[in-house]
Amino acid sequence: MLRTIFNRETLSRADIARVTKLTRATVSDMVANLIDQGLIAEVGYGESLGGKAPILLEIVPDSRYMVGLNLAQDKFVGSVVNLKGEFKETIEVPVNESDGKQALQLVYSILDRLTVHGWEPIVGIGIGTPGLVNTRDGIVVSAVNLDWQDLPLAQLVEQRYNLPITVLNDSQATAIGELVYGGDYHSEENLIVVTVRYGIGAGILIKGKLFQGDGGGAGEIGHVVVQENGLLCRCGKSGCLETIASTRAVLQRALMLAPQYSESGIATHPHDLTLEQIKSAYVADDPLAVRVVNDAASALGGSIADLVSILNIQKIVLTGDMTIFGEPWLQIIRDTMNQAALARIAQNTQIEIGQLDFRACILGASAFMLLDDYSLLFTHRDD
Amino acid sequence: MLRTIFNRETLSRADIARVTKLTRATVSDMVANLIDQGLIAEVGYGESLGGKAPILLEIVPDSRYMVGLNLAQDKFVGSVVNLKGEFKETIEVPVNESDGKQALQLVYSILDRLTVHGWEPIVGIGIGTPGLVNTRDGIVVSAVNLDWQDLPLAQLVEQRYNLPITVLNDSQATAIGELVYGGDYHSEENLIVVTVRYGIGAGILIKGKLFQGDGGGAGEIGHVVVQENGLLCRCGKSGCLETIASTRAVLQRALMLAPQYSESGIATHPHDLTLEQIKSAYVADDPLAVRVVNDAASALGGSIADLVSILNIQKIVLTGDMTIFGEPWLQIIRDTMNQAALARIAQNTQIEIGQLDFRACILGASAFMLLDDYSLLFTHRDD
DNA sequence: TTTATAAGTTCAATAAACTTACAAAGTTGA
DNA sequence: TCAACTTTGTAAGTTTATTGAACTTATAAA
Repeated sequence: MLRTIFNRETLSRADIARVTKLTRATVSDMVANLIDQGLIAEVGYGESLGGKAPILLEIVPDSRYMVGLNLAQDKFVGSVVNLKGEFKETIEVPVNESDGKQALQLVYSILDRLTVHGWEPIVGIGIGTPGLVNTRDGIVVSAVNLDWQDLPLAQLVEQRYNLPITVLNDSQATAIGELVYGGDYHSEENLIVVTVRYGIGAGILIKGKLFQGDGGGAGEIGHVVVQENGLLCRCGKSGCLETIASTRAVLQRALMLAPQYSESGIATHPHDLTLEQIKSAYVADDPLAVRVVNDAASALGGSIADLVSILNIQKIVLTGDMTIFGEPWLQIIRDTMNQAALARIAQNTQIEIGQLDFRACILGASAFMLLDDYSLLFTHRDD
Repeated sequence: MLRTIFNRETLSRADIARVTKLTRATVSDMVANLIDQGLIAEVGYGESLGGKAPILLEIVPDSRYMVGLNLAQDKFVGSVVNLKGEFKETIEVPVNESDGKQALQLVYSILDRLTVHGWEPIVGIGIGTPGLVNTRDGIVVSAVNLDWQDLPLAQLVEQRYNLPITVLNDSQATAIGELVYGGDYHSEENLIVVTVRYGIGAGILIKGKLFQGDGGGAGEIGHVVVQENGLLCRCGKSGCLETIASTRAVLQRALMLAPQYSESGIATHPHDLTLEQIKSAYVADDPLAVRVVNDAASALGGSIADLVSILNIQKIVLTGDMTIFGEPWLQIIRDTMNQAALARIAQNTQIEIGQLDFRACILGASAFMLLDDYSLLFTHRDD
């Protein structure tokens, strides 16, 4: 019900009744309630269709706030967002090598600053972290980069801020962000969002809800083996998708292969190579850059073919650093996918690049709790 | 609610209340209703736990019947089954090459005979067929073997028998059968059932329900490419899982490779080679048989690793002809899966062989409609 | 104007759950 | 052996969300 209003910007009571298949009477009742709660408001009249003009309703964006955190490889970003996904305040902190305790302190310091500026009411805090997460119990089972093992993150943060806490894998959070605030994906659909950054992960959304599998690890496609005798991966195996298609892999392989391509402009400054440099070289048709990036794309395309074959989900969204390679990269992914998957299934599958960038993770982490439990918007916790 | 009773053989009203978290009063009410309908019955007393002895309840197996059909490669099998999945009558018809019309006639002839013997009331007919199926509309989109294209099977059969009809992909039906009538899988769990016969397919069950994807083709893992430059598959691509791991592939490869293994006993009768012969040779450590079967197992293990990585579902059940290779075959699948998937995910994953054999498909096809719509058991259609 | 119709409200009726209360049947321990 | 307590199951009344039908209000088009 609330979801219907979330998805379509403005609409009337009668519209809601049609969409939800409740009666207009029921809808009137519920809307009255939501207006009482300040969550939605009447914002004028729509055009008549041969009868009384409908009263348009809209979410009141700033009636509630949420806090979202993205614990990325190189920096932690935290934001206060409103119900429309607008960023009200953002704090970004660079992360150097640090142990688990320092990382936790950093999280606290960001949250301390975000909760102090009077954004009220805050309905919850959502945290998107790399690694394997047990969302039900709010435990980070294993996040190598952050040096966290079986950390009861939700419990710790809850004690400190006395707010409902959600902990999510970052790729899964990103997927939710794209679903709820991203393109024009109806929220009732199935959707896969593949995030290609330092690592690679997918978020699988089934009937508008995140599917996490039995252990919370659904979508961990970064370590699917795609190459026999491939490069050694940080997970201990060889030839994982991440060793070819991730941001890190592209940088690494560019450096490794550089001697073979002495004419390549990008090979001259090997030690602080950035993705932007490779992008420039790629656009300039530099053979090394073309090879590395295209290899990345076709490996990813193959893995997406697996996803599509297994799940037959027809909408795939790509996000993360690697999307800066844009249309040519995307086209290779599409082509590879089409070759590798059954024609009858591939032909109905669309792959596109997401709009939200790094914001998707923050938005998704903060919005997740609402997908399961809109009641958080109602029961005000008195402090 | 009814599901609770289905899953645990016998239990009391109070048990149901505990499991479903409804009050005992509500349960009493509902149970009275179900007894009225003849669906369940009181069958004696249980042991007291310090109070009044509970009255045990049980499903009345023969209070309803369902018809299930399995349109396999070489034969069509149809059965009348009761609510406990007991087979009351079975008709099996061999299938030689035939066109689509003949295949349909065969389906009718089986159903004619099954509906005539007074199993009453029959609540519906479920059909499991190879190929891509649109279950919602009951249309067989494409079944190459049967020469069916966009056939509105449900509609045709419904007109003839005036009963609710379900059409399902055979692997998906098999999965449901294993979930509902197979091992001790709780019905609320996630489960993947991989069927390895003439073709290979998987049924994905999420929260006790079949997941079909946007196009009904979820679980079509037979045509995931697992080998570069592999054998040509019937789907037009090369190196599909089916070209190595299916029953057909094993037979085909045994014949192909036979010249290399002149000492192999199984190479002497190439043209009517059966799977049983290969099984005997395999057990006798014949090198050709060992190679072909082990190749099949490790290819399948790799694909299962993909499934597990993507979905993180911890219970995998294998069914189909190929399971006759038993424990050694299974062990290779397990080993390959463990090598290819992330340790942290693989270590909690169990792979086992199903118990129901060909019956799973029939049971699943007939039970599917109940998973979505128990109401079929109530509203008696008057004819 | 008149007619038709869409939007939204009011109100009694209903279904599905819950709460409360209690009887029946059993166990346990002084 | 009997009182005290548990557990099971039923009965009666209450709560809650939703429905259906009738009604008000507002607008377009003829």
